[in-house]
Amino acid sequence: MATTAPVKPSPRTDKRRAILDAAGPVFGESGYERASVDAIAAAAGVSKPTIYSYFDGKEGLFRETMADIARQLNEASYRIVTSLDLRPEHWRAGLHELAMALTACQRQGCAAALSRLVLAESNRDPEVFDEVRRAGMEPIREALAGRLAMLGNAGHLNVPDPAVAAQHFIVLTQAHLPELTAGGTRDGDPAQIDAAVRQGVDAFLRAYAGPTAS
Amino acid sequence: MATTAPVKPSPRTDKRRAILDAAGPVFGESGYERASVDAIAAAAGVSKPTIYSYFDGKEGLFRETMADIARQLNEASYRIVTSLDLRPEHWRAGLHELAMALTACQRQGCAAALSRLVLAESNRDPEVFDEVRRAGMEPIREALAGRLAMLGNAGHLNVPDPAVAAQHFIVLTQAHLPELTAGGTRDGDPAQIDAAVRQGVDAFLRAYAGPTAS
Amino acid sequence: MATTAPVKPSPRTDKRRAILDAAGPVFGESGYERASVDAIAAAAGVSKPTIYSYFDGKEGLFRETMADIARQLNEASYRIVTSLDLRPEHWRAGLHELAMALTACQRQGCAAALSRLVLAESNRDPEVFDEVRRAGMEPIREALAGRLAMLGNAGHLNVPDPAVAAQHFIVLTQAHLPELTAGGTRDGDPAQIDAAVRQGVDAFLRAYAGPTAS
Amino acid sequence: MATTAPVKPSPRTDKRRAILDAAGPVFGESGYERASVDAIAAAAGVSKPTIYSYFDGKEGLFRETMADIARQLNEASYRIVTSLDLRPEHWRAGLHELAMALTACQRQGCAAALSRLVLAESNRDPEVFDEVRRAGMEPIREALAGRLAMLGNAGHLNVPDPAVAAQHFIVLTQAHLPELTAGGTRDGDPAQIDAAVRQGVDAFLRAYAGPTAS
DNA sequence: TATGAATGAGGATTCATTCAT
DNA sequence: CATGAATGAATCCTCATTCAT
Repeated sequence: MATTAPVKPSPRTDKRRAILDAAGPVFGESGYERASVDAIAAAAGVSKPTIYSYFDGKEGLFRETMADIARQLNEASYRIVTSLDLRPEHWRAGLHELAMALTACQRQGCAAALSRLVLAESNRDPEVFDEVRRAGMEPIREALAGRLAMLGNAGHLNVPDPAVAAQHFIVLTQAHLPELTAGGTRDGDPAQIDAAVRQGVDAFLRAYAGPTAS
Repeated sequence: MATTAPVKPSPRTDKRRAILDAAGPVFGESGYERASVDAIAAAAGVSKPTIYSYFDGKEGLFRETMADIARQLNEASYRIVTSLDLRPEHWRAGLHELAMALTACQRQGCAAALSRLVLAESNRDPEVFDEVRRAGMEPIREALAGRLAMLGNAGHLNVPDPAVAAQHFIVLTQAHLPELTAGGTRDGDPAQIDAAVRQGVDAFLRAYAGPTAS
Repeated sequence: MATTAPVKPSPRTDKRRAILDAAGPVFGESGYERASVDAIAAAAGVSKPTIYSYFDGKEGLFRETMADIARQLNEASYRIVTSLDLRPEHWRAGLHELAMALTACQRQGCAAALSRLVLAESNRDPEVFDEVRRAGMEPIREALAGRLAMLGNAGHLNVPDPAVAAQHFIVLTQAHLPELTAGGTRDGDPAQIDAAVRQGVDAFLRAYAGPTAS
Repeated sequence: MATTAPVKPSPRTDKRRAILDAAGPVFGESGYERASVDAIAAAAGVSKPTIYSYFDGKEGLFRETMADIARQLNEASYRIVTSLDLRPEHWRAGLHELAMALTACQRQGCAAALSRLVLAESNRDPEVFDEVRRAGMEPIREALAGRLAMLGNAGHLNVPDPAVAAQHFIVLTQAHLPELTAGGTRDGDPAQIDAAVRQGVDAFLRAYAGPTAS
């Protein structure tokens, strides 16, 4: 557990980061096929062969770019989920805040385009779909499931299957997101999004905070 | 002289249908960019210029193909929703059946690829996204909202906002669908899907069949 | 020599005329290659195969269209040249009028585009170039040469070679035409054109009305 | 280290020259529309994308090719005009030589096709017409006008408007050129061309070497 | 190592031309 | 006879990818 984390920035790492940071928006704007390696190279301020020396072709660049965005999204989401306030008087408000924060997290930066891009290429390249799901989505759901289980153990919620409950929480709180943001293409009205998220949390609470729960 | 077809099949209509029927799977398999007009022409058994005489370029063909699939999906789904059995002893089982049928409907033919394709191109061509949503998704949700409202009026459900309830029903029953079908690219295990749908309906009922509901 | 001339308009002749009248402007606007048979058919109000039944492909249509325009231009020009007033007190003014009229004639209708089109295709299809020159340009020059010879016989001009003199008259009076009309593409300023024509006639008179001429 | 080339030949400049040199004949032979970029690439010994990297599409290649030919024609013509011998005993013969040389210049290489090509595309692309005229034709006429004015100042010619006289000189000496060379498509009989040029100069001299001129 | 230069492959689109009605 | 429908061929252009510097 020594040097896995923040390696000191070598020039090699810097260029790699610059390319990844440039590729995200370009892929997000144009999609995989329409995004040209030229455009990404120009946006990153490097030349095309440099990209080929860092990544395994366009496909490899795409996969690593998506994985990178997923990882960032995952980190942010993870912090949100694990900081849920479990105390009796706070967990309800905490769930609302969690839902709001998760939604905001999904909508910022290239994260909004992530699912769109990955889904679009899921047929041609199922691996990237699985990997993003495995590295980006499932850990969050697992963490959320754990927190919901804690709320169940505390008698606040009735969660026979925490994984299912977590998924239900996510889809309910994001039920109207595609519609309100045009599939992640536009920003959408914050007020409407807030309201929709709140309705989702309410529905979740009605479904999972049984009459015996406090 | 029978009345099988509401419109008399002209050769013009036939070719058009053949092209649309061929374009759906090709687009679904390859996506918009990778799908070549050549491949669609070959699959339809016509020549490339014929396609250009029937449709307004590749983009026009894509839009009309998506709209066509959405229309078919809409019709089938509409029949399912409107045939919900509202009688006191049947409506619970009816909702389960409805969810199952809707899910099956979403997964058959090119419908599975519809949302993936439309979402993938939503940034480049927002119109197709809106049109498919307007013509294919919203009517179903409206119809479902109407049915849920009837169940509310009958005292079975507690639905202050039927449109929201309908959306919640849909996302809950399809919460695990992307995961189980790899984003619509694979068929998925029917048993797992059935179970997931059932869990979704159960959660919906817990959320919307209040204690006062019978 | 009975029925060579204006045949009574049969429907066949009418359609032929309609096609020729439609083809002229389309060719003139787009050039031979860019002009599509579709556009000509649409402008003529007939269908494409009809054109192929009246003419020998696009090439044949082009040749006959050019020949037709040349014939019209020739007729009008011929009338102008042969109506030159040869009387002692009038011939100088007559030459000016002739030059003006010829220039106006070259600039009206599709005639302005004729030489441009024919010259453009002269390499690919030398026949059309020769034919237009033979049927449209040479007769006029011959007629003009004849008139100049008459003026020579009358002692007004000094024309050892009337054919050369006629050509010199033409090029002098039209010396600035391509420049002023952007190669026949635009109309040009009438005042400038008039002045240029007058300067050309004056130069011609200085060159061919020797000191012995009256 | 010799000074053969004013600019040091970089590989970039070489390829550019090769493409321009190849494009001239191909455009001249086939015209703008029929000339395929493939053919030009093959003639230049480069691949198609290379052309697109050096020029802005087919249109850009055409414009630059025409401008290049015009520049070459202009340079050669300019040298001819400025080397006119103005001495009293030589200027008449000098004008004949100048006319001969200018005519020869117009007929060699791709210059013969230049006006035909540019005129053919003048309607679709007026800019190329104007540019060639501005960069290729007008400077020559201006230089010639200057020389004629000098002859006027020396009392040899009577040139109230040198620009007009220059244009008259050009059109008179080239009056029969289109006819004799089939619009620049064929070489034509040198003897006939010589005779026609001489007749043109003679006519010019009659028109502009007034009785007072020596 | 990083890059400017070059290419082979492939795609959308248009058009002149010909059948079946 | 005139037409709607269909097609084979050919064109422009773009892109991912690889060398020579």
